[in-house]
Amino acid sequence: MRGLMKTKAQKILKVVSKIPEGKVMTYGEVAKACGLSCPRYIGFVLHNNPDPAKYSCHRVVNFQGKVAKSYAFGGENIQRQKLEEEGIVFCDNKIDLKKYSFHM
DNA sequence: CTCTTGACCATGT
DNA sequence: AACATGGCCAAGA
Repeated sequence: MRGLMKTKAQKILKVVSKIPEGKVMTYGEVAKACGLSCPRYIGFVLHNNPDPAKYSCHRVVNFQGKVAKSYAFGGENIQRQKLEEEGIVFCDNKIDLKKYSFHM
């Protein structure tokens, strides 16, 4: 039964990889986009991310507009730097979700 | 503002 | 093999 239905983890990764540059998505948005109801799972999947360079896990922020506390692929400072290079401006260690929020 | 609940899977015991 | 618990969180009470 698993053959026709990709795992939820794959779905999450797919959604995350579709976030355009200069935009971010919150964990809750990603979860709902995948039909999930467990935002915690997003973090779990991204932490088990097979290829962070492929999936834009750094474009996923928490609902406060801040980057994750524990960015496992180099440190949260790296995540922030990547976002800034995509044109996202940080203000007081936060980003303007109104400006950068992306939803499907 | 704090505490609890929610729902999913990988990992550890 | 089975059970318990944690994890880049969010929303509700």
